[in-house]
Amino acid sequence: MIAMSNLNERKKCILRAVTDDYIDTAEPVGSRTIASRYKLGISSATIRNEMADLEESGYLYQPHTSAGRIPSDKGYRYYVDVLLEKEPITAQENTKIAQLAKLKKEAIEKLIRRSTKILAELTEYISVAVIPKHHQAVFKHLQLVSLDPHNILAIIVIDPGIVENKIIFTPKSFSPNELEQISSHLNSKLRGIKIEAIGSNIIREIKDSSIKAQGLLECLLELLEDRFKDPEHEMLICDGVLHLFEQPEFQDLDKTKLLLEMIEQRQTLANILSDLASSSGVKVSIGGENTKPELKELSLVTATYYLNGQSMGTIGVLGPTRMAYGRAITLVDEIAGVLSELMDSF
Amino acid sequence: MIAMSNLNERKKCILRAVTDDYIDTAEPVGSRTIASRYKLGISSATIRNEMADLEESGYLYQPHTSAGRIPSDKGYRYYVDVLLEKEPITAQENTKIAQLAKLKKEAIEKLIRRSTKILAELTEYISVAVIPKHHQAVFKHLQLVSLDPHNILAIIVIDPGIVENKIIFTPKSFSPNELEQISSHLNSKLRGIKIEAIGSNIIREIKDSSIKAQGLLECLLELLEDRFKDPEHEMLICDGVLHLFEQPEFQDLDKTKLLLEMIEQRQTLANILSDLASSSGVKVSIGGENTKPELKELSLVTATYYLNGQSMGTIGVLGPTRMAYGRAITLVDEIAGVLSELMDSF
DNA sequence: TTTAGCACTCGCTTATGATGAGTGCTAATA
DNA sequence: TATTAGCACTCATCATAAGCGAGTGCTAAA
Repeated sequence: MIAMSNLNERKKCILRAVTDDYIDTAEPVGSRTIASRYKLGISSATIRNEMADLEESGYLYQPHTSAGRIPSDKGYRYYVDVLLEKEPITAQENTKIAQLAKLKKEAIEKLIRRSTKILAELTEYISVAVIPKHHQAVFKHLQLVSLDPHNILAIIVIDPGIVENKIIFTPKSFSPNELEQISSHLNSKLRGIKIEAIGSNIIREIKDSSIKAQGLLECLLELLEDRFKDPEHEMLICDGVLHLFEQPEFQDLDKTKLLLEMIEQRQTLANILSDLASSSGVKVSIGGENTKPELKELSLVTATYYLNGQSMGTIGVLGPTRMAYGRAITLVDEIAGVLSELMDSF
Repeated sequence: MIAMSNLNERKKCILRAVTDDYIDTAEPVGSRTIASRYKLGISSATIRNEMADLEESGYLYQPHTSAGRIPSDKGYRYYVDVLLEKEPITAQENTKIAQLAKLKKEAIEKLIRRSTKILAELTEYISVAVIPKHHQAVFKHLQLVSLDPHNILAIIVIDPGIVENKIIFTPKSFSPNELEQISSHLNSKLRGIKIEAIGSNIIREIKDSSIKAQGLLECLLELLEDRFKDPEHEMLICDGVLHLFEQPEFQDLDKTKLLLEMIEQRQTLANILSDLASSSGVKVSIGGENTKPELKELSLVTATYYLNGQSMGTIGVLGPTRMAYGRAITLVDEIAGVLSELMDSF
């Protein structure tokens, strides 16, 4: 996976120039443009020759004869691995990110939502994040609140700041006192137990106890299962989809529709991001490097965020392969870092 | 506002035929098409004459000479008010709606989300709903859960099934017992009080009491205010935005982008829907009848849903003026009804 | 090894003409 | 008098063709 630096210095400069320019303009880049816009001290003819070489070795390609060059996936890869210099975060960006840090603590989900939103605003790409069902989720607290004689509101708190609630209908009515009893009983039985481990044995044990909570128990378990055992239920958060339409590569509605469908459908992206949650640092997948065909013309820049040192999920941006990788990488990295810090204090 | 039935029977038939056909095909409708596709027993020439009359009186227009006719807003209005016959709900639609009714009770917000989703699926238009800040919201229950020594999870239950939660950081740590005391004290003070009415006098009263809860109180009030006093915070729910792209009128990206921005921005739509919450029955706003310029080329079909007989919010669909009004009206009406029923049992 | 010069390629834009769906008007018809 | 057949006319749409220009590859000179 180590990128070979088998390009001489001049070729590197040209590849960088072509890529920078193409990222900027979205137009195929010609030799004259390079010669005039970037002061490389060589003529367009020389650049032409070098570009022909770069095309031969697969870093560039022409959309058609007599057009300028465009970086290939391989070209972008080289650009990202070898040519890219770190872009510092601007003051403006920092203020925006500081908004995130300044926020009063929220439940984790909201925190991630905000991060995703800010990331989308800063990069102007689609920003995505996933909160994986994490196997170390631990039951923390159950609260039953009587809404009226036949409806009970159940609130379940899972260890790292996740709250779920559901209204449960019961034919039999429970007094506040009974509810108190039931919930404190369940709390004592379940507190600290991993959600995954809440199985039939514990349930039976609870059922066998003196507490009469017909129906209630089943509903509560259903709630837990819905949220935590169903592998489908990885939560994908997504923001800035509209930015798509600002990119010239998505003017073609028919292709874009497929992409939008994938986003709306959520599952595909959720899986991809979850798979990335184990790796560390910023990861960049460029175009065809993605295995999913829907992403063959897109790039994904992601980073993992952590809770108390444990990998918790993935956050990143999704954009055209012609992506401002420098900015994207810097910002994704930064946001993931800030997010991790914020969550560490839970 | 009573539509004048000042059209003879034949003109009505033709207007209906043109409208039906245009809704179906999205193509301007010519006299020959009407003559052959709808058995009206008159020749295309006669239809041509009648259509010229209908154009003169503003029910139809031609996008350009030598094109077929398209219903104007006035034409659609007449169609909806006079010509439209009720469309029954199909068995298939009923099954889908039944899914909604069959669902285990959820907190109100989720219930509305699901309704919106189903409405979007059935109509294939954008479906929107609003949960207005309702002034009769009543404080029901507060629960404080200690997450760790310095973080407390506050859960606030508002009367009709709304749950809010927030994590509060406290420099001082509270024991579970203290939390229990604080929350039961607050509960006894606040239960049954309208959120609106929770003002400085009650706060002072609580503060003066023996309970030491520095910082906590302020955070809790902030939470309440965020959600219920801020007029900006009407919640707009939206589904099926992708259906937009299936309609030929939204192939033009530049125009559509404006619409998408309005939807993403939420506020405009939320206001419009809130304003509609007071009226009863199904309401149809066609194209230029909408005051907001963003909606001049769209139609909105809405109905109010109720909680215990009290108007609670608005749900409806947003689509091109060339909308299948019959289906849309029937479905919006039905969904709003089912939703109201489901909430009545809270 | 670099570069100036030049013929060549090919996508993009604009102009032109053919096509056909649909109209309005007129005159014949029931 | 109301309807309809017939016909000239309009105009968006589509395909074809011409011209433009950005950009190339190759050759020969520096």
